[in-house]
Amino acid sequence: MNREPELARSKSSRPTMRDVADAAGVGVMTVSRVINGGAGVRPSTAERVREAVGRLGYQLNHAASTLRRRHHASMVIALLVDDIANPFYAALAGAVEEEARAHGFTVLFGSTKEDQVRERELVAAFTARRVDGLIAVPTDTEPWRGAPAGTAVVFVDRPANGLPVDAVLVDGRTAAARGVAHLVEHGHARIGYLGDLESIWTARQRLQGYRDAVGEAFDPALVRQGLRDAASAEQAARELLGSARPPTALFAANDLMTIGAVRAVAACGAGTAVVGFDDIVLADRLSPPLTVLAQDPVEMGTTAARLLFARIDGDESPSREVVLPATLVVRGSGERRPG
Amino acid sequence: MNREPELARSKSSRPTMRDVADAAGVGVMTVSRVINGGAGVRPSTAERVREAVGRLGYQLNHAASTLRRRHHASMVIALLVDDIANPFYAALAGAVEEEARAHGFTVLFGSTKEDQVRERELVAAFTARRVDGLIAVPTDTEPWRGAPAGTAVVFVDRPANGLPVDAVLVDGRTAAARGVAHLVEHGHARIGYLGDLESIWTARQRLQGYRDAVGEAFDPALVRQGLRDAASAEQAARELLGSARPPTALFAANDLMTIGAVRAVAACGAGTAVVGFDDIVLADRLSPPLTVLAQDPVEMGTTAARLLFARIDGDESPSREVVLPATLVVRGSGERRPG
DNA sequence: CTGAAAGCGCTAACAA
DNA sequence: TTGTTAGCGCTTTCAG
Repeated sequence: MNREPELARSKSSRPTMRDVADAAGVGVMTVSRVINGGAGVRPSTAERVREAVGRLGYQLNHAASTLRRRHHASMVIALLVDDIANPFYAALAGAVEEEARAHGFTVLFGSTKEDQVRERELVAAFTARRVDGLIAVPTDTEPWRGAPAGTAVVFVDRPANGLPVDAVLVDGRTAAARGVAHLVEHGHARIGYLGDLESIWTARQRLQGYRDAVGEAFDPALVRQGLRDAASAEQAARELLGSARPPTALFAANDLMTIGAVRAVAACGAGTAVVGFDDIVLADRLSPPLTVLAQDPVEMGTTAARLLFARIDGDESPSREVVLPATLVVRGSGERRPG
Repeated sequence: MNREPELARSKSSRPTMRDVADAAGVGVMTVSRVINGGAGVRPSTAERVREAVGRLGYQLNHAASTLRRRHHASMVIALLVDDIANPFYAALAGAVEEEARAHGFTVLFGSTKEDQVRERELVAAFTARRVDGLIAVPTDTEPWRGAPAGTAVVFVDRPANGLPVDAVLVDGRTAAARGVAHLVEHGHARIGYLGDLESIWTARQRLQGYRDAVGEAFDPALVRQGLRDAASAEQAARELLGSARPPTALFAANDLMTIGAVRAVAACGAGTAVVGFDDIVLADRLSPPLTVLAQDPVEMGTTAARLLFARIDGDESPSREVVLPATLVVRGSGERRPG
């Protein structure tokens, strides 16, 4: 009959500082000092502690450490995007991660899928975890009113709308107008529009830019909104191209719309011109090569992260808005002429 | 001279349960009960507490809560990939997030960039934060020996190599061999190979598959490895195509290599056949459409997450290895004949 | 240079 | 139904 001696604490829970202290024959404070840099500890003592740490496989409990600390910083930021699986947001996430890493921070992420309930849940989860900062592509400013008080927040891709929050934006209205004007200059009078949910600020901006550029020629029959993926965009484009008076050009307001437009044109709209917002890998190798208004997600992510860390580091200046450019990249699909 | 009364705690630190309890005229335990579902609290009392919570903007400190709980679960998992900005890993991340969300978990992420030091730092950071689980594309099994003891771990895309860890894999050797054989069947005898770092397991597997398929015809002069991005892959492909005895086909071992191959073929290798590993958006609209061996990153992510949550939920069965298929998608570029 | 005591914000186990 | 006491793992404070 084995009495299983001293199995009490070694059983399954991880070693604590107390365990390390006992193993090294010192007090917990000494262990704490060694773990946190070892200043003011005799080298030989520190060595004994480190040996015990290694032997027991001890790892600091960051939550406990944080709890007792002065201005308990969690050294975690969170990133909230529409959908992390979308390459545009993935590129932005990569840039944010790099910047966070440079500051010694870890990154949490979440995808809202443009669902406000989901966004609220995620913000609550992040806040409960006491993230030091939050970079978000907000579905709306509503879920943000007061909610994360005490947490630094920076918006990307969408404006703060009066909230005292920094924002990194692109002037999508001007950019879209430029892209559509480009089509007009190439002789197009009937230009179809494929856009995302009207609830999304960027979608509204881009549609506004489209209207600015087409002016009098605006025809609601050519506008399709509320498209959430490439398949529905393709379907909408096919309908447009198959109508009695089809457009001679298509303006696609984001990557997903562009993919749908390219597919529809290939299937049933030979010769239709296309200009897309954002950019796609190998867009220059399509036939014809794709003309786009390219935003720079890496620049957007880096800028947002820099603003956030400035706030975390104590910047208390009034909230700022940084506007980044979108570039018209002329490749071919937007220079096709009608007929 | 304002004496600034009772500014002590309201100054900047966030309200605690004590504050809420005082405001509602109850004990902290009652607040705790209400926050955690409110079972066993008189509705009228609960209502008063909720009112105070709303008024003070109280938010649970998850770290403190976790610290005191039974099997203190953090309800956080971490995802470690090569590079989150890579659409393949972004898609995988999206799938992992969905699964995590279904289980009420939040997700931390990090990119190793195939750097073992960085990987070790990230694993340490995640472990210190006491994540309940870790899904990783490991650069190597070495940083994982014993390190995250007590944390559930699942590998994706690369094997556990003897470590008692679940793994979700694709048989890249067989798949690559099938793709290269496809080229051989279409008359190619000289097939160039573009591959990533030899240190990466999948890269070695795919090269092995290439060797299996070319057999006697293997020529080291046609093999380029250690390529880390599309630009270097394009450069390598251009060199291959510009050599004295250029290959008539190119096998690209991942998306980045494929992009480089397509560019190089367009620039200086008209007619060269191409088969790529993984898949690219609009690959079917390139000229010629791209023939690929497609893996399913969403399926990989979902499977890995399911395995992880099974472990977190207490599954103690021996570690498993799940092998997912790669599909040959015939579109055109791989069916070009030499010459 | 080192350790003991107190307590961060919260919940488990009890008592009322 | 509610409150009290203890203590999670750690760092602060202060005494040796």
